[in-house]
Amino acid sequence: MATIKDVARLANVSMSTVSKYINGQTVRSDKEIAIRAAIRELNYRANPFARSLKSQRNRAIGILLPDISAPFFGTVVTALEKVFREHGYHALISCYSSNHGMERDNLRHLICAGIDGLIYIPENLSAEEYHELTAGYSIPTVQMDRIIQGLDCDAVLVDNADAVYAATASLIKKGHRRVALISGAKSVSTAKERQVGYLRALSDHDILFDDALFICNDHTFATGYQGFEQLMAVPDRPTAVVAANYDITIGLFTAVRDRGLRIPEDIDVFGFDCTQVCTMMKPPLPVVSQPEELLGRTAAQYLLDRLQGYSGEPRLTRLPCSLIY
Amino acid sequence: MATIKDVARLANVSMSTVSKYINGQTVRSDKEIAIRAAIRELNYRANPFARSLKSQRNRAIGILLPDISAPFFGTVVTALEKVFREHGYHALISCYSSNHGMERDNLRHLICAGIDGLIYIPENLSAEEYHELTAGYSIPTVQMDRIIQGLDCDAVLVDNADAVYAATASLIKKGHRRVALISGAKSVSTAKERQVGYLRALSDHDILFDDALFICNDHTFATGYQGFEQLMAVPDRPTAVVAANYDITIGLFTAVRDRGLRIPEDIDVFGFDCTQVCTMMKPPLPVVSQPEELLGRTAAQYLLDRLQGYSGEPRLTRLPCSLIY
DNA sequence: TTGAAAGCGGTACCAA
DNA sequence: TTGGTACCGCTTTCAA
Repeated sequence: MATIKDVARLANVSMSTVSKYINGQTVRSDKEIAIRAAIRELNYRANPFARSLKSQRNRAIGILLPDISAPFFGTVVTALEKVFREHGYHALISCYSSNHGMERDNLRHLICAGIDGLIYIPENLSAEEYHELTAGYSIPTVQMDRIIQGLDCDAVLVDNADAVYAATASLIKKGHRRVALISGAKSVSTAKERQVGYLRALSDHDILFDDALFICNDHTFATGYQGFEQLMAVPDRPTAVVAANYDITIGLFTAVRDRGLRIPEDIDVFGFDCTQVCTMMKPPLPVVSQPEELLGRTAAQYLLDRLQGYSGEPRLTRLPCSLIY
Repeated sequence: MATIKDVARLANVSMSTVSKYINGQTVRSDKEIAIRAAIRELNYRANPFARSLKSQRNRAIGILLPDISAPFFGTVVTALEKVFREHGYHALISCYSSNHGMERDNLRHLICAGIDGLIYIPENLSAEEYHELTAGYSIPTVQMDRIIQGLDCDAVLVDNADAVYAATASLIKKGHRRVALISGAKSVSTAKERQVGYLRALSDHDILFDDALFICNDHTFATGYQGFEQLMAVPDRPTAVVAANYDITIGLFTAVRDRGLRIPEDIDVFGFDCTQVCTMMKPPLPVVSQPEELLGRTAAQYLLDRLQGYSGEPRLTRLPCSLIY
């Protein structure tokens, strides 16, 4: 592999001159031509390690997330990447599969890969662990979608409680008194917030909470499918069900139809996240739509601000969802 | 940020000794204690750039893929990461969103991030472009799921043609003569292979191909949903439909049910990829199940072989799918 | 504008 | 075992 020294020798100039040319400073035109020729001939590329060693930055952003295959995260990540690319950064995604050990390790590894900043969708790390791992590296971090208690950095969240409140309330207003919720595990803060929204809607409408109508498990098709079957086994069946994420929604309406029931005549359903799916169905399923794009763009902008030296107080932004009927 | 020099000074030993201790060589025990104390006190961490500059490796593997949110890729990536981690490597995922410009850029960026090897799920890059970008870096690469024509490196694929052949044939054997296919775009090689399997099954069973029953579009719910509606508008309707990926399958059976039709009585359906979904339905949908785990493990192993110096001929492996009835 | 030289933070060789 | 030192490849300062 050719080095800057080889280029300098071949072009008959000094290393410094080559370096300047590479980095966009002006160089006398005959030398520029010679350097360009030498670079071409040797197929020279700057060594990224050497460059980063000197500058201590890499123009890389880490994205640390729990689950690579949720469509929600896919959309968010695409939005993030777009903004970063426009500003000359590239994104390195690291997925910890909702596993605590991997969450630690992958954070460590991203740091070793030389990231300049971090977009972090946390799950199980404590603020202490985070600090221990990042201490000394001064890596600006923006938490996204979820937050770690006590971690004092920028965060961009979605208003999950309000969204599910509104979905539940809309079913109640249609006359339903037995409204169920099928949601993700309590350990994930977004799931918990959605549960809170559900409970508040019931209580605001003077409906007693029945825990047989309150199912929480993981964020999968199976949860939605089996959750519905479980609801059908309850003596006083629900007449409407709110789903709390993409896969649960699909599992739910599939189970409804497997039983030969019609939506909304036999059972009313409110979907979550899978807007394209729900709006295409006949009749369309009402659905909570999260602002994935805006979430990504906002978080990216917060991080870019920090990378450019902004040092104000940590910002916390909560974006509203929209309900699509 | 403390450097190795600071540690050496505080521990009253030389830099070399500290370096040796860090890298696992034996050091006299009193010095070891002093070094450990100094590291703790200064909260010292080796600078990844400096280390990589010397060794020219990073213990990082790049995974370059087109679509982060397909469940298929999610499972594959998880399997890859597991193997790499067991061997001391970590994975950096880069998603190019099926965009040619980004495919180039992200490959370049992964190289700049200092990857030692690459798992590559290609889409639109030519062998020339690949060589141009990687020339000089000697980054061992394993192509996965798809291949670039003329790119001579290890590859691990899935036998898509056989899988769809078998799915189509099974429907024909049940008596169907009008069997449709809804698949992804022709530009993606896996989609094309699936189309080939379909066409061959028809011809082997003396069924004339009817291009009204042959729909290809992108790999989305909408393709499955609208594709089915389009099929229902054909004068001589199909009696069975094969789907060619996850989202298409879900779109397809949702559309079937939106029309009030029953599976399999009114229309027969063969799913693809969404094994959990299909097997849970009542009655279960037959489905093509890809060997995601094995695909990931095999590709990872091929890459590790190369990183450990194996230099045999490029290997091409094609893994079979299984049909689940 | 140009070039010499001093680092950036480690690693590894070699002599002690 | 230990420590001095050259070196990895590039950037940047400073003097010419």
